[in-house]
Amino acid sequence: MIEEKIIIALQQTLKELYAVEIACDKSILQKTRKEFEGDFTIVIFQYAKPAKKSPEIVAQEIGDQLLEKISEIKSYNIVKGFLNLLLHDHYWLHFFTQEKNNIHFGITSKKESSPFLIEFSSPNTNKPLHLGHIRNNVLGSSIAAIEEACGKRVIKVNLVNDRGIHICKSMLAWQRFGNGETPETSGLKGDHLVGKYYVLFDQHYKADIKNLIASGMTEEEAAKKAPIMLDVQEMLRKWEQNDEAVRALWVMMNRWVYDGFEETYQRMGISFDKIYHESEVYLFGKQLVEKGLKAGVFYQKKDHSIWADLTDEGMDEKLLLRGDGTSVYITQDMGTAEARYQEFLPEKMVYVVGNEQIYHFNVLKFILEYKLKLEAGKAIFHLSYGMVELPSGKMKSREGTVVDADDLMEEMFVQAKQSTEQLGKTDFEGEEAKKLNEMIGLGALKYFILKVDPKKNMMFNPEESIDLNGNTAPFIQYTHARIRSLLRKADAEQIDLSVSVSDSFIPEQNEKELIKMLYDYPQTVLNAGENYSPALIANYIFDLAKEFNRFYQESPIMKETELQKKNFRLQLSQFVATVIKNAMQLLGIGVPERM
RNA sequence: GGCUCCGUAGCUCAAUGGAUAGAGCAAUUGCCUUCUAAGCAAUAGGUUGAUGGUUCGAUCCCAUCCGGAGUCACCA
Repeated sequence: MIEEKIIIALQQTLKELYAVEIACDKSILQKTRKEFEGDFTIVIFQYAKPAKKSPEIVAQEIGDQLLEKISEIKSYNIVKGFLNLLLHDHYWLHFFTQEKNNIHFGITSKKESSPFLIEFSSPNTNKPLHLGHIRNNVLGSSIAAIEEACGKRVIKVNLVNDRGIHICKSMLAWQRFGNGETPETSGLKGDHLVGKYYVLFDQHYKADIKNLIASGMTEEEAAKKAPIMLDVQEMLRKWEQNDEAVRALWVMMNRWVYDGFEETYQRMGISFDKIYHESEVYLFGKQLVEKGLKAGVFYQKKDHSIWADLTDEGMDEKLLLRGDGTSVYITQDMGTAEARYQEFLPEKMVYVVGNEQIYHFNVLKFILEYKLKLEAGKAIFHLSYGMVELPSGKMKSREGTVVDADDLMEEMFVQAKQSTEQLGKTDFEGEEAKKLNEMIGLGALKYFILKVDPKKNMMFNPEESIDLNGNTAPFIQYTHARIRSLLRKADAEQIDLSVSVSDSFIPEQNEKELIKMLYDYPQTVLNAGENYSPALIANYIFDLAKEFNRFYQESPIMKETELQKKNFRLQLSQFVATVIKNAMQLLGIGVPERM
């Protein structure tokens, strides 16, 4: 790689000329900004002081040395303390010729042996998915694809939170107020039906509290003693004791939810290698807690509840098991982490979970790693992402202030459909039109989410529809479709795109710019992998598509009369299309042949 | 209140400590008899929340303040 070559030569030169030693850090060599002439830039200021010369003189001395040592460098120029290196055109052409037909360009073929576990989605089975879940799913799925492209042996895992007090709430409300309603009789999608009863429970719970307060109870007391809350706690105990009736109800209602989720996942294009159900693994967590209690790292209160004291580490006392022996959130997380570690012996276990749970994961990791001294604790990495906020604030399922996932996907489809029709693209019909609009609508939605840095909270305004113009998936999809259209025409003319351009060929500035951007793609994928950030790829593709569109506008391609130029431009377009397709695939977004 | 994260154009977002802080949307203006106008080009829009500090150089690192979010649950 030319970058390494330059860095090594720079190290040598600095040592020879000024006895300065520098680390081999990629950041010392950067891409030259577009407004200056050159390909790579070395910032000289930092070397001027030890060299005891002005930056300009140091830059010149280094430039002369590099020019001599590296044959690929054609010339250099100095602007203030910036040394800009310009490579020979044939260096870029050589790269182009080498890689242009590589349909896996940017995706490594070697695979690491140790598995890389990534858990995402992990829904509760008491309510349907909303926009926050979409961000989780789309991020998790994309990061999995990116890590795979970087050579990791990725295993995608989903842990369905199918047990716990929250499910019992839906169950109890249905039992009491449902009149035997089912997805079939109501026409509601299963997860939506169950979600309806979750909301209904909350309404009755609030009413109970209100009544108790009216009879003279404090709010805190009323929250604990509300009859419906006591009933649902009883139901959870029965569940853990394998009560037949409760279990039967639970199985039935979970089935409804799974069927509903399956539909949603399908539409989102999300899949998993392995699905765990909390109900199957939570008992293992209880064992770990018992073990820790025996070992003396946890302690028991007189109501029999079991705790971990983390106050020395700046955290709180943490409940691990309730007095009645039922498990809490962290109990099952401890169990699943350890079970999963034993099953796969992964180098890393990544959890894609919202940033509201940072504290929870700190506690979980600490307890496993330092209290129980388990390897699983070390492997845990909480990949926390920001919340999706509405103009009215946070989304809350119980209060109905959520953007429903199914509704939003359907809206995006309809919006794409309207847009397609408005633009007068009438040659699409039936299944093909449906497929295209789905690709555009869902693509726009996914891209809207993925182009934002995962760590940051993001804003979604339901009043304003998600754009289909500008920095969006349809813009990129359109660029791809335009290129494919060109290539169909070239094919019809029987133009052979496998021939290489001659050594004497001189690309124009905008063509060279495109080649350089294509050259950056593999490094972009690696960066995205290291930073767990699909946003880096999203922004890269946008820049590439934008640059191509400029080229498309400025330079004739099929109409170019000079044959070699025409052929080269077609090949360049083809290469761009390949990278767009590959990169969009890493985001889980399809690109059409025409649109 | 303790801890954590975030404040960049009217709005939504970019910018591994580097050159004149960039895109998109919205606004204004050009370009379809010309390879797909879901496009291209142009204009306008900024004291990067504030004040100090470190540095040759700070949107980025440190400190203090202001504003916002999250968390500190026998919810998950």
